[in-house]
Amino acid sequence: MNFPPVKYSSDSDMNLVEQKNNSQKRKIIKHLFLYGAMANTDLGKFVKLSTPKIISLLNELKNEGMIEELGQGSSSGGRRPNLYGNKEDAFYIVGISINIYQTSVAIFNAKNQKITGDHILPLTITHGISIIDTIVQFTENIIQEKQIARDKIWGIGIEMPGLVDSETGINKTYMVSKRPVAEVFRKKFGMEVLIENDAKTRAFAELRFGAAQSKRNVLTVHLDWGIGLGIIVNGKLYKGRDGFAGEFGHLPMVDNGILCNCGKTGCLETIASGTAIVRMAKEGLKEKRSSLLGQLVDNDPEKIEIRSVVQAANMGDQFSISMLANVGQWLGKGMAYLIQIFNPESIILGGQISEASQFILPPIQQAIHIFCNPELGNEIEIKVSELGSQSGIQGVAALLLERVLDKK
Amino acid sequence: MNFPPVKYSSDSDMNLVEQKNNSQKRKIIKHLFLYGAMANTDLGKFVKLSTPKIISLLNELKNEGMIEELGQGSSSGGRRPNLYGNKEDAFYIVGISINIYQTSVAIFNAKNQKITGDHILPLTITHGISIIDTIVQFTENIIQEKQIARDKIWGIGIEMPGLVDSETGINKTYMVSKRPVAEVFRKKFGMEVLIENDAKTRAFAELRFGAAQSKRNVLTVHLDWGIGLGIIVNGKLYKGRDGFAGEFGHLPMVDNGILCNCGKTGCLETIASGTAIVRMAKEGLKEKRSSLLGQLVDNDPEKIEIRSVVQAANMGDQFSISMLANVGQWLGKGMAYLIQIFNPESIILGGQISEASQFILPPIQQAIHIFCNPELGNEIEIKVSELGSQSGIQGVAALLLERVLDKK
DNA sequence: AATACTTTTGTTAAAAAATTAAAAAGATTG
DNA sequence: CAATCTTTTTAATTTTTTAACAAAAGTATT
Repeated sequence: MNFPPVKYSSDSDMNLVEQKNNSQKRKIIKHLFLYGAMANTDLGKFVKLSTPKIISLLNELKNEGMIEELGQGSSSGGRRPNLYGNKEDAFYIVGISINIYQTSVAIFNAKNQKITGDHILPLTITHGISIIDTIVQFTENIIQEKQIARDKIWGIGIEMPGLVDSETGINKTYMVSKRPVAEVFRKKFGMEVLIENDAKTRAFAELRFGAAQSKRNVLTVHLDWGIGLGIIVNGKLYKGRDGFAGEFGHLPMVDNGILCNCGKTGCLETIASGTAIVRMAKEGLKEKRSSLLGQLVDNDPEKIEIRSVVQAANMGDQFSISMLANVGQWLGKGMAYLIQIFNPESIILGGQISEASQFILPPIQQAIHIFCNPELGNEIEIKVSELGSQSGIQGVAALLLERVLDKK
Repeated sequence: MNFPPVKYSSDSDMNLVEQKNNSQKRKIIKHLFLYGAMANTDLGKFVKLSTPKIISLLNELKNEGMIEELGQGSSSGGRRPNLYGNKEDAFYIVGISINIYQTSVAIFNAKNQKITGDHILPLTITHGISIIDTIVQFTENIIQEKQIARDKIWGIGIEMPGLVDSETGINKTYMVSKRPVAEVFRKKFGMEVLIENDAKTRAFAELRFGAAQSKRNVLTVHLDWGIGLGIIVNGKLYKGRDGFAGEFGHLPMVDNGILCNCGKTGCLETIASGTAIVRMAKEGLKEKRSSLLGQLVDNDPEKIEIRSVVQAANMGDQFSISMLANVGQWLGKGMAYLIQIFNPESIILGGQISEASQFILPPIQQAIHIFCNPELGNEIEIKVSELGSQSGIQGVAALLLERVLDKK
């Protein structure tokens, strides 16, 4: 089954001129999606073509209903340029974020505007694919609600945790089934589907819309229940041979450490992840080492979540603060490894734990000074993401669109 | 001072047609340099142009003395194609390899043939630039000997150990001076000069001429006096923000370990490099723990070199073998880190210690199984480079040529 | 082994497309 | 309001592609 909505394909049975035209049109659409309305001169800077040629391409796109003129831009003393932008309803893409305990869905139009809110479905991820139907139904309802023609949806991007191979559409950790999970989704939706690991989609969101926009070599660390690493090298998202690159959370950090659910012991995730923090907090509460944290959860250790610890720390709880400081030290040592290997421009922190940045950033910085060559470690910028917790949806949607537009 | 030999530049004051033509010509030259003689059809596969256009470009290049026709290629049932290749004397590039204890020089012609042997100059690298004049003189002699017109030399590539920033031309570790060392060389030679870190040039050699040729994500580990890492991601050499990426040898591996000359303690290099092996061998010899190794160096610990230990191990010396096995274990643990971070297709080992592969590969494999997620570690290919010890010269020369041809 | 057929490459001229350069149209500035 | 600046339009020119054909070489058939 082949899904039709991909316009402007460049198959080898086309002639050269058509191929080039279509490839240029795809570039223009992608550019307008990412960076908004633009003048023909600005477009010429990245598609090396003469003004008449670009104008003729823009006119074709206009007649095909893809783009529209949007009045005139400003000028520094000359005729004002016509601005061109994608037409809102030229196409739509759907983003789905499957997390450990909830799934979110949002729809974007051709101007990269979120035309729905973030629809949130409480749902615990499973090892098998039993939750797929729920997710599909939930998503279909949103599509119907917005009355979007199905052939205008160019595809659905889905981010999820685990070892995800987006080429084969297989997740080795969650939602495992006989057929690749992306293919199962594809059949059920009857549309193009892309799955990708959540740390990578968030890195991509930083690259296209966040703090990594104008940078070429950036690492993003996703500090949530697990620890994920997104790698941006030479201005591109790096995925590795199978798409499994970035297993930062499973670097062996402690000899004779705690058993990790990956099967090894002493992984960074066993001492510095959200899961580890909650585990340590529970132990601490049982030993009555914190009163404030106890109050927040009615003295029931089972009610402790990541945000409880962050909250307690913000309220001054010494136990929570020292726990976060300890986590920061380990993260900092791990990041010293990454800095010496990648020599990145900056590291961007995201995820629930990054919200406790005031408690973890100082020990991170300290550990970097201790373990990292000063030539690499001294000038590195370490900051918290400004994109918020739903950046993954935006990232995976954009990733899907680029894949649709890039496959010649 | 601007050096003229770069033909086919594409400055923005040229018109579009000229710019595109020159860019295509550069692509053709680069392709013929790397992959040898070729038919016009094959060239068409990577410069998307029609046959008449490619033929007209090839004819222009022929008239300009850059390329020549080289008879006909084979056919699978049709007219035989004309083959085109770079003219041997179209241009030359010089490769220089500055190592810890010796410097080598070789010259390549436009067909990427080494037209000189490897001229070797025994010379210990210094912290300052006092050795530059010796190297320049040595190189100039070779150029004169071969009677190559200076304007036919498109540039000189120099590989060296240390923290090298090839953009600014500065080495932070060796050959430090007020002016960037590349600029000093450039002034003395009066030619384009590129400096690059040796682990990176060897990685590039693997990418263009060795085991990484058809791969996209490969790591190369250079095991010599130090431990260097070359990173190839998405089919390109990765260098990081300042060109310092790949400081694998200085990952902190041991708590309370030996002091490293980088200022930190417990670096991988303090326990698994050539320097570490020689240090341990000296200690062992003083404690009379090896007879065979003693024989090889007349029982003088100061005479021990990396190759002595490798040789002794090959002769069955238990002490040397167990030392190499121990080194392998640590390297394996370090490589487990790399595999989980990069998920590479393969890891290629080079340098003097890789010649003891039969003793270090098994413990490396074992450590990977212990410390690495099986999804990433089980299928990885770990092999020894087949390019030999002088691959760095070839690599840095090719790197220089590509830089000369790529800068628009 | 001679011949016809197929396949691939190279050439050519007509057709199409893209660029250049000049002119026109707007907009800003002093 | 003239001078300047920038974008858009237009037309002429140049470039490139297309497509048809010729050439050369291998393959199959008789």
